[in-house]
Amino acid sequence: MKSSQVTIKDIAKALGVSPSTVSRALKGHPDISLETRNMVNELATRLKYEPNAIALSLKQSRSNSIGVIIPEMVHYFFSSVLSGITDVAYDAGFTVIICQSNEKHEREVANVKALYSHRVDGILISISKDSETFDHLSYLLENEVPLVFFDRFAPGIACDKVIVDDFDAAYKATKHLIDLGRKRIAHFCGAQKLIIGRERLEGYKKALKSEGLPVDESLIIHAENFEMARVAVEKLMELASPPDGIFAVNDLTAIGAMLTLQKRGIQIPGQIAIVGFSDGRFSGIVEPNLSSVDQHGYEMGTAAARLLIKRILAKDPFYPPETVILQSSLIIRGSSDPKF
Amino acid sequence: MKSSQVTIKDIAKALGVSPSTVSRALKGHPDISLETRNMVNELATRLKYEPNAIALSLKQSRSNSIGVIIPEMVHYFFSSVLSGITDVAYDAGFTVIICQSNEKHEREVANVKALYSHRVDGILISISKDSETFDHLSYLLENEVPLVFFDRFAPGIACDKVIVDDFDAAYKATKHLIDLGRKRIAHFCGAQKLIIGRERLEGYKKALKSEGLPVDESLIIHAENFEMARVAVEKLMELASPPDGIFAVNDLTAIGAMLTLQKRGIQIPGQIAIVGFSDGRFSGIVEPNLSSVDQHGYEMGTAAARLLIKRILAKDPFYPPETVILQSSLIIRGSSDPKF
DNA sequence: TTTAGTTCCGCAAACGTTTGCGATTTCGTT
DNA sequence: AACGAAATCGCAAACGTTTGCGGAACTAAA
Repeated sequence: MKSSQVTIKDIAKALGVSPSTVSRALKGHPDISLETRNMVNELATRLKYEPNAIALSLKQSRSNSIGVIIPEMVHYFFSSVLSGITDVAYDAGFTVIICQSNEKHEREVANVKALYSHRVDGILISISKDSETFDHLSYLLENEVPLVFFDRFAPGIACDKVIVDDFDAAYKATKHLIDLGRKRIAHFCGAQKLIIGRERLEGYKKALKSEGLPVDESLIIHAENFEMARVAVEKLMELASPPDGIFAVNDLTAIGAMLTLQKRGIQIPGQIAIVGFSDGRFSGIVEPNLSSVDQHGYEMGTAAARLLIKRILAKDPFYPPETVILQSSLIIRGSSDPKF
Repeated sequence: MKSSQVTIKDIAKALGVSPSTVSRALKGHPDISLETRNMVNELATRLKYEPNAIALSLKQSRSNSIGVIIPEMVHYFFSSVLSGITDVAYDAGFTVIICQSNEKHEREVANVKALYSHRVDGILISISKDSETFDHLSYLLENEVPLVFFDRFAPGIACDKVIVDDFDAAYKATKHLIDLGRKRIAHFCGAQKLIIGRERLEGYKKALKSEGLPVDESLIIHAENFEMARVAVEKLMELASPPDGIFAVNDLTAIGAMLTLQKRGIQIPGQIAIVGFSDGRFSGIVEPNLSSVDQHGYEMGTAAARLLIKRILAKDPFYPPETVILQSSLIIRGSSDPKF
């Protein structure tokens, strides 16, 4: 970094006016004569003057930047969210400081400290998996820095959040299978200590019940990745009456199931229909294409950023917390419906 | 943001000492007596004092933050790079400001301005596809802000860069197929206006030539996505003597080819062996698993960040630009070698 | 010619921190 | 008792901006 970047003082000195005049001229303050205003502007562009955002931040106690804490960016969903966040932040003139907690609570705490130190105007966070205490977040609230959760939120912390309705999404997926005439629908579920795991399971059950189908516990198997899916499929196919439909907690699991079934010579969707839950862009690379729930990560990012910026810009930022629930949409493809 | 966050002055006032003393006490300066040092530290933790990084930045003309400009984060490769960057930045005590150019030159320029305004200590950039003028980058160099390119770089701008040896990677992939005894190897190539497209094609040709195989233009087809792969396969299979191996410019293309071939009943790798070029984590979800080139995105991120931080921290930061060329590695799986 | 009103600009303080230098106190030596 | 050194600490300036207030110069009305 060059020791002397061009500053307002430099311009002032060169023109024989005061820094205040330059500052005002630069932002078109009416107190400054057209003549000097032009002088200043011309020299500023000639010198390629760029305002020092740091000094500005210090002066106004507003940094025009927001912080984001994300568990891992190397996931299609999270990177979509990030993309949405940066896009609306950019449009609103905010810069984005991004931290990665790598799913570690300790690092999440450090991230919060760093962002607070940089006096960001607000923070967007999706909490890490192993976070169980939330003092670092209450600290933020006590110090009145606006906080917005996206996707994963901390219980007991009252602030804005945007989440997806996992329950409803699971319901819709299961209902879709039922509408296709399937009677014995299995669910490959996720870890039950996570909210999303529980919600999706409940949505599945709700659909069965409301359509008058029995909930058969032998059709509910914990399987949340490619390998577990293989095992689960083997187990299912040994049943006296195997399933005619599978709703999997994520796409990778669904694809694992699909490939294993196909290897056994089972027709999809003819004998077994399959619906996944979107983690990314996998759906198009299997045959038949995978029906799946689209979680709208990008929209989650834009919604969260908008919530945050709205509160930052509010004259009175202490209105009650808002929650926006994103509706995920079921994308029907060939793995469940032969028409596609 | 609370109007009054606790500051060094507050502590000073409360303790009846000067701000200078508090500042020195906080960082263990020997001029301060143990007694006051303890007093200060105790009160600081009790008040949960956090230093104001903004004020610090202004004072020392160093922000301890670095900027990143990336075309699109929603790609496995780029998000891996980002992940590598943030990890080493975190360890070095730097915060990371991330901007997304969305492949638009105009936005890239705006990003550079914003980062410069925030007086980041250095910038990491992978230029957008439609960037053809680079004044914004020379501007940075003129103002002595350290710049490091990763993956995509601007010709004529002399600064550090880390790139992957696409030529060598393509060579290795093709050579692998030849070593397996394949004689007619097709290449599904990318757009030739991009450097990576050309490099990979050349690497392919080089391998053929050095092994004494002819370069058959009818085996080189422009196909860089799932759909184009299907078409390309049809075309290839109508040839008098169809290929016995395919090297594809990316994984999605390779998988597209694979599925189309399998639908035709062709054995993989028995009749046709396939190697892709890694975009992500697709390799494990096809059967047989896809051989592919791993581009080490995370390592690219760490390397680039290290290069930048090294220059930022250097007493004399004007040593000649360095280029690190990352070796990508060929991961052999079942789609090319039946032993896997 | 005085008065009042405009127009244009500069002074100075402030944001929170660091740091060279000088001032004051304390102590140990003679 | 007196002196020098060591131990502690405060003053003030500085980083680059913004902004309320006041001041000077000028114009126009009486």
